[in-house]
Amino acid sequence: MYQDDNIYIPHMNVENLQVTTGVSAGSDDRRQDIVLAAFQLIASKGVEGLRTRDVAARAGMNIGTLYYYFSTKERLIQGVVDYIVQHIVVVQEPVSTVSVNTSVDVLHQHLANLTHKLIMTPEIFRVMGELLLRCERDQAIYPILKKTDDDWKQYLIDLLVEGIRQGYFRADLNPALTAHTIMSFFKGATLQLGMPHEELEQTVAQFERLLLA
Amino acid sequence: MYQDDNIYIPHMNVENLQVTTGVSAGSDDRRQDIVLAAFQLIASKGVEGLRTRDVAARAGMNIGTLYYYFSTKERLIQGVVDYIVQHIVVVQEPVSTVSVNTSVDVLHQHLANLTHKLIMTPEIFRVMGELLLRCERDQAIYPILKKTDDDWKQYLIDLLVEGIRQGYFRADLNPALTAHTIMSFFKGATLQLGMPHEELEQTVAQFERLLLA
Amino acid sequence: MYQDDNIYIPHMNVENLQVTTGVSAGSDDRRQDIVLAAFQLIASKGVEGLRTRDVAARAGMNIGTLYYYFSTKERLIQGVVDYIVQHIVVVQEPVSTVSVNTSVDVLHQHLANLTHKLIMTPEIFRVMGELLLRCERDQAIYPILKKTDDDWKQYLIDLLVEGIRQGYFRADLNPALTAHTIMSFFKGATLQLGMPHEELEQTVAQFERLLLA
Amino acid sequence: MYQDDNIYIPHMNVENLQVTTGVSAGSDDRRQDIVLAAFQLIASKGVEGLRTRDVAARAGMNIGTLYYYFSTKERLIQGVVDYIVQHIVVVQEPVSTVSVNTSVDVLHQHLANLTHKLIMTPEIFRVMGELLLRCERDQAIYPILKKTDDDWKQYLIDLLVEGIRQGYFRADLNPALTAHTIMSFFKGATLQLGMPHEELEQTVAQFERLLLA
DNA sequence: CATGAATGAGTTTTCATTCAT
DNA sequence: GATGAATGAAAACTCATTCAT
Repeated sequence: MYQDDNIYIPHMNVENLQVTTGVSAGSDDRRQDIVLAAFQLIASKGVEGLRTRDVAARAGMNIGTLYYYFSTKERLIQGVVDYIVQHIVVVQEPVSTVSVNTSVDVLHQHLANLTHKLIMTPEIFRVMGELLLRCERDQAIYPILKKTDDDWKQYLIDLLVEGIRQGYFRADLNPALTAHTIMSFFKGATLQLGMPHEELEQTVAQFERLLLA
Repeated sequence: MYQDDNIYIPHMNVENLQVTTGVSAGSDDRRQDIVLAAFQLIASKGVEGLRTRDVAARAGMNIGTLYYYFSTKERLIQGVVDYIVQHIVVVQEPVSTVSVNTSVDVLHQHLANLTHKLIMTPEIFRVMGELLLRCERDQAIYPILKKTDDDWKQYLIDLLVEGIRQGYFRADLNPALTAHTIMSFFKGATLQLGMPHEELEQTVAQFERLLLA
Repeated sequence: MYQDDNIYIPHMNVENLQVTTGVSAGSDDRRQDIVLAAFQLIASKGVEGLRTRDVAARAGMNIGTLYYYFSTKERLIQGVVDYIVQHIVVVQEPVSTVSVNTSVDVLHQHLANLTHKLIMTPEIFRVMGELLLRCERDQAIYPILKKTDDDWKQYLIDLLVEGIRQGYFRADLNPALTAHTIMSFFKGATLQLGMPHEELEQTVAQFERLLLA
Repeated sequence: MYQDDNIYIPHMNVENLQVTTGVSAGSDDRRQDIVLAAFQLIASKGVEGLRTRDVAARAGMNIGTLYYYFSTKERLIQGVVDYIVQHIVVVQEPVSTVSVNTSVDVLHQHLANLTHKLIMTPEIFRVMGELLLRCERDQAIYPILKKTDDDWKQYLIDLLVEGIRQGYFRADLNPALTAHTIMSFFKGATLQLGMPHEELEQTVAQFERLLLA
């Protein structure tokens, strides 16, 4: 009856938001329109200020149509979580020793990407912050964000372990704790008030230096 | 007419929440009851879930009475901001070279205090997170939180400058960037999902080590 | 355009629900599926809780298809009325003196049938109750139910007149009033709360005895 | 918070609808206004057609005020049930042998009262019918109506037992079954279509005669 | 100062119905 | 005939705020 019962939004990457494959593209497009509108509204007004009516209007459709795709506001927010998760998690290649790049380079690139996103599309991080706060009270989105967090953490740990093994990073680094430091830093960076872009970049750069052997 | 028009809540410290000075102590107590109730409700339900009616109920008073003390919900939230600001910012002594403690010790104590608070009273940080997200859209609370942030930053910078001068911290540390790192880290630590207490403490400890010369 | 505009559902009897005559039998089957689904839903949720969407789902078809067969919800309800009327009114043979059974036997059989139905398929009576209440406000179904009622009444009166004439029933019985008593009793029996089956049967039996000369 | 949590409507009798005692009369009046409006709307449009907005309008108040007194539509309907129960159940004196009236007279008076009500205020019975049908699906109102039914049944049984003992009623009458007959009859009488007043009275009169020894 | 009834605009959600494919 | 996405009016309910007592 409702479109949101067993259907997931197909893969969305930052690079190709418009690309959809398969037959039911129209239906998925509609869902995406809604999610994107909701995302933007959360970005500008917070979850607190999210109104289904506004979402429908911004998505250019009737409020009834929105509810045809998402049976409740809760579900819609979950849709936004799915969307965010796809956008914020850069698809990482598994770290391999035969990689052309050293793990230091890979980590650097990862942090640079995050920094760049934080500067260019702070909305994503703002919305992520909203959702992370919300997630303690929302049973539905907690596991999704937890999973994302865990994946991110593991990715960082793998990079750090490899970098330490290779002698690039300080030998006394605990990979898990360092991963935590990085993750907390980026989550909190969104909450820094009036921080200029360059300062953010420099801060990340300095932090990277602290990790080196 | 309303109690919140030109009057500031007197200083509240964690240690002496009941102490009020000056006249109309009862009135201030009432205000404080309300603010505390609002704080707790934000902690558990977010600003999104804050209802003036619930606040009044939790504060053990009539909704009408609440509106006698706070003319609008907005004002009430500002009251919570004031409350938070008092609680999160430990009143720091200016760092002096003749201090008994070295600045390394003072910074350590500062970070240990924050870590302890984060573990014992995570609500404060959660509410702070809510308010920091909100403050970009709320002209009234932005300056307050900005001021607090700036004070905190300056405090950290002073400590770091002194520590570097004394040769305890790495000479290549940029105090401002390091302050940013610390601040972002603590703001983001609230948003870490399922992080055990010891891991948080160890993470802070490792970070401190990275700063040492 | 719509199937319900000028076409009546062909006679449906309890015994041969699937039998349809004439052309477009498949079409009638579809209509019947819908009516049956609607009937069942009214039985369990009342007219108040009847949703066209649920009817379509239960009938195993698309909501659009339902509206192909019944242009409005009103028409659908009328379809249910027709269905009920067929089911509740057992087609009675005209009472004749040359009948093998005495009219006392026929009345007894009639009451026994009703009692049996009331016990085995109370839904029919519940739905009938719903519709009887509704029909005062619904111009479309009133005449149908009134006609059914009038037929039933006349059937009872004929039986009673004959039974009195034959000396089986009390001579002071007014047939019309007695018919009313019987009809009211059965309509109200549905509204009795927590009445055991045997008690219902005994009640009817006692009532029959009261009628005897 | 809501007025409907633990408060019952004070005694209402058909005779003195305006009489209220005690201090919070205004509040109770308001509740009564609402319940009465709801009752009237159910009488004319059925539970199916009941709209909280219409109730508020008819009660001459804001929709918000209605919800101040009744937290949900369900609760409001329960309020109507309470109201109905008070109105339909004539406060019966316990049947005593030393009573001036014989039990035959008392039963006669009871049936006459019911008949009179059915003629003068059929709405009450119509609404009662609505609620009795609803009550199978509504856990909240079932016990209330069941209790009322049980009380009514017991009252009838007591009268019948006494009447039989005194030799007024047929000795072969089973009091419980006879009570059932009476109750079903009156419940069903509401569902009789186009029955003239006199015919109803005569029907009841004839039924009474059937009971006599 | 305190109470709590009252307000009304706003919010989420529902549902009969339509229509292009 | 069948589908299901789309519509929009209307429904139940919420909640910050006011005000007479």
